Amino acid sequence: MPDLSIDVVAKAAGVHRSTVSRAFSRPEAVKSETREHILRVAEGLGYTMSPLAQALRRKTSTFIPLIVPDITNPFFAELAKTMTQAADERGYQLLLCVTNGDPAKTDGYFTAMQAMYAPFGIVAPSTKVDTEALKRFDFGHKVVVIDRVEGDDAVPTVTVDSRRGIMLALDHLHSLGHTSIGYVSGIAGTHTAQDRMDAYLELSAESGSAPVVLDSGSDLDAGTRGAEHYLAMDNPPTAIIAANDMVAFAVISALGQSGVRVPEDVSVIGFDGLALGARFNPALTTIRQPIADMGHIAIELAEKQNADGSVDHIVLEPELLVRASTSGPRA
Amino acid sequence: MPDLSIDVVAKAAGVHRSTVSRAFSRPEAVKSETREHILRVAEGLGYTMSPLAQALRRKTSTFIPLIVPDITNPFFAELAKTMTQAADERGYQLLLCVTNGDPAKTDGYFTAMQAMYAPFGIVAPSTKVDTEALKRFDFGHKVVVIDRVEGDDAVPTVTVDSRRGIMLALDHLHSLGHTSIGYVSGIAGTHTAQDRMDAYLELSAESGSAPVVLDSGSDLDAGTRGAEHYLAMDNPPTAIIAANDMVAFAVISALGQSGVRVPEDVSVIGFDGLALGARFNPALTTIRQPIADMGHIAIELAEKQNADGSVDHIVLEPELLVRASTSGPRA
DNA sequence: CTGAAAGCGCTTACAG
DNA sequence: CTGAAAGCGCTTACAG
Repeated sequence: MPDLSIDVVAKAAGVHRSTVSRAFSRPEAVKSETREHILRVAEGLGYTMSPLAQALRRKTSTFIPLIVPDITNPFFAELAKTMTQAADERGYQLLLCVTNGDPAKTDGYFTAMQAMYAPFGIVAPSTKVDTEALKRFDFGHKVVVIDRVEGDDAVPTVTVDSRRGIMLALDHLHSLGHTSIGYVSGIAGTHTAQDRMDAYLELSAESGSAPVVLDSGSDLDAGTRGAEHYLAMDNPPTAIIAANDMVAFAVISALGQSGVRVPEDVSVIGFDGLALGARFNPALTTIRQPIADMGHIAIELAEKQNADGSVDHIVLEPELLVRASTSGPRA
Repeated sequence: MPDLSIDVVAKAAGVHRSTVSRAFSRPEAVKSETREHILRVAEGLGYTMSPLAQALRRKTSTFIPLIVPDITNPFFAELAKTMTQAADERGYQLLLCVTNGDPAKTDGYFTAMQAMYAPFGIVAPSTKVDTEALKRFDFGHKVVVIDRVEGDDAVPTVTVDSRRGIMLALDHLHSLGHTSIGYVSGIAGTHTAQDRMDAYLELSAESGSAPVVLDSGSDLDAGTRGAEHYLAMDNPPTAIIAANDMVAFAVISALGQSGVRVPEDVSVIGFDGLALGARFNPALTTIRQPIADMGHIAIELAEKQNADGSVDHIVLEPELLVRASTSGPRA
């Protein structure tokens, strides 16, 4: 494909460069015969417009960054997958940016994306979002966050109702006959993680049962430590709520290593609804987040903000997904 | 950040635009005092060069596409993670492109990346690589493939020695005392998957034991079907090799659902060495692929090809990772 | 409805 | 070692 520029198409079609541009970008502004002729010629040549040149001239592009802490975490992978689709449908290209939890990288991505004239960005945080960092960029006001944000109503957000999710989990476990229910926290940096934990603490208190926090750590080893703590107890709970599915996997794995069986010996329920959960051993009961919806909504919110400046905060409903990892307590 | 271009830096530093350009891009071509002054001024202004404008002018960028079929598959997620790092270290930005198995999308990504002046691309295939498609693009000769490629030695490749991996698995199982070893195939479209299966068939024959292919499907349900097949057998094998870790998970999960325990009732070994395997229940014995090395090498091969036109085919050694899912056969 | 011109933010021969 | 000029591939007022 040698040097196929707008000018060679123009020459081939016998029109001016600007007419070719219009034929592609503002079709209604050019006589339909002219347009069709141009398009045909372009097609024949195999010509497509350079997104680079377009972005440079227009000062806006269709690149939209999705900033995630760790693509290896299936929650973010699933989010990335659905968002790729959502973006495609709307003519954007999603640029996956992985921070590995390094805030400096987030900053780097922001400036890079500003330089790429990204119309907006999506951030799925691993730590509480630094609203100051957001403000340091023009870009900061064109970001939507997949988490709750504190102290800055200017940024649109999508989340799932954490309290409601924990309530669903607790109700499910109660209805099975459990009265002593432990909790292992998840990646604890986010508001979401904190909300889940707070909900557990409050709702336990309300139901009159003492909360048993098996681990409140913020890393992926929380599950392993939670299991150790469980194993060391004289009177362990008969069920465990894990703050997210990955933690639930780790809990079950560590428990299994010590011969504790799920759900026979202890019930475990996760939070996320990862596809992987269906293929875990045992298949994981969990609180499902509508990940696909979150992805679509995030993009809609960004477009809406771009269009009319409105800032929405959407809270989605979670859903109980009963599989094999929960059952009644041992007699 | 209002309109921070090379010209405003030039003005502020009292030099010509071209000198600023050199200060950044060919530092040795400008007097060190001048350079330092310019850099200081730029820094003060918070200026960085526009990658868009650079790419447009230079006709080469630092965007490098990584084309994967499904980011939700942890193998590709782990690959993406290590490649993001490898790319960063060398000053590239990785652009994650997800095809969802749609070859049309691959084509689309190729043309997009050509338009972005990507210096090269990496493709991690889900199906046998279409060498014709590669040739349709200039770009096709600047691609490195993470799989074996047939009938086109012109494209650099990195793979792991499939036969050696299967041999490792078989030896491990034999040494544990297993003589009847089944096989469940993986995502069967790739050469890699086919090589693993072929190796199993051949090596089984060589060792004098009849191969037992529990499923040869090409989708994620192969594991589930393999388990069903196992359950229906009068004389099932005492160990199962799964073509990849995800399939192994599914096998174990489905088996568990029917009360068959791993490794007590049957041993299961995977292939990939996913981080997730360590947290499965039970922790998965597997053949580890050096995923991080594959990522780094892929980029090196691409750079090498760009530099001197050389085309290498690297084959890496897999490694046995013994965890909890294998043990001696039931007495 | 179409053309001619200026310019987005850079780089790179070419002079000096 | 530095500057002036041309140009990468587009878009967008401005005329006509």
